[in-house]
Amino acid sequence: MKTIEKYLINSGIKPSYQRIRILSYLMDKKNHPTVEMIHKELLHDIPTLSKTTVYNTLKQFVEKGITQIINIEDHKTRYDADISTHGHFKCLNCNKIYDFRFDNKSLEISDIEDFDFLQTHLYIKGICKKCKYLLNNKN
Amino acid sequence: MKTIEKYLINSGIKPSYQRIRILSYLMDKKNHPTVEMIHKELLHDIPTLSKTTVYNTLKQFVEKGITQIINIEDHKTRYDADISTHGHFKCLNCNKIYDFRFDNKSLEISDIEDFDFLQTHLYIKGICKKCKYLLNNKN
DNA sequence: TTGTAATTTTGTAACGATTTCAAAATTGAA
DNA sequence: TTCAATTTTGAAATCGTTACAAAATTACAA
Repeated sequence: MKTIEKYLINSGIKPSYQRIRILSYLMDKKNHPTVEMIHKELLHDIPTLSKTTVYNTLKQFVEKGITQIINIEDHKTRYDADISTHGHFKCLNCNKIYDFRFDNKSLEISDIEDFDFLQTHLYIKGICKKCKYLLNNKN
Repeated sequence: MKTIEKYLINSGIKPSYQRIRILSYLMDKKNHPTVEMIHKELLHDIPTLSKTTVYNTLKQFVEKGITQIINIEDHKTRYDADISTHGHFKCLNCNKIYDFRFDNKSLEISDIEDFDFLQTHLYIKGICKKCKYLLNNKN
């Protein structure tokens, strides 16, 4: 049995063909896709794949804790199978989303000392290195 | 002329009645409202107020940099007239959104060293102090 | 292997937040 | 006061997402 099937079973999810393919897509591409992107891409291989299945599957992945939601865009949800604590940078020029690491421990927070933290989401927007270079040299 | 009118003019926005009222609402309540909340509330005083006006106005406020978008919810946009760098905590029990301060300087970030940072959004989700207390004592 | 129940997938319709757009109302300058 | 420019309004359209019931698939007992 493939690793990914074991991973699904260990997470309490029956490894149906669609679920395996959707999780594989997330893990291989690491591109923080929208539902639209996943559906469009997998439709090439699974012509009957319904968008509802993609929604249901991702919802289940999030509930079981093997996928996290990224709300860096204004109106559409993106998904990430990397559930480790890390940040997301969105380039406002090329719209690419980059992963980055940050030290959660060093984060100095005031005002909410006695609160229980369950999830930390850090989103930074700006201009990525590539675009910075391109923009500087296009005169 | 009122301070808020001056503030709008200085930001390049003509201080119409609706704009003044919407900005006042944001500044007075500090409650990170949705469009729905602003519209519903102001409708008491301005019965003709259209939801489109609220949308248009907030879009303009964001473009002119006097309001920031908060994407801590999955599907609806919240707005904040406090444009200083600060974080938002959402209690998963009572759904209240709290402001908190954090030290941007102390944040240790890797992998995106040469990127230009324009906006930093820090969202933490968990259980607030009040709910923690209530949940612990309800047996 | 067959029959049946449970689960999963599918497609359509509905929903809610947001945007588009043109008409109506208001404002500002001549 | 007049006319053009700006702002507001409300209806329709759009887009992402959810609800739901039927169809397909899977699991399992007989």
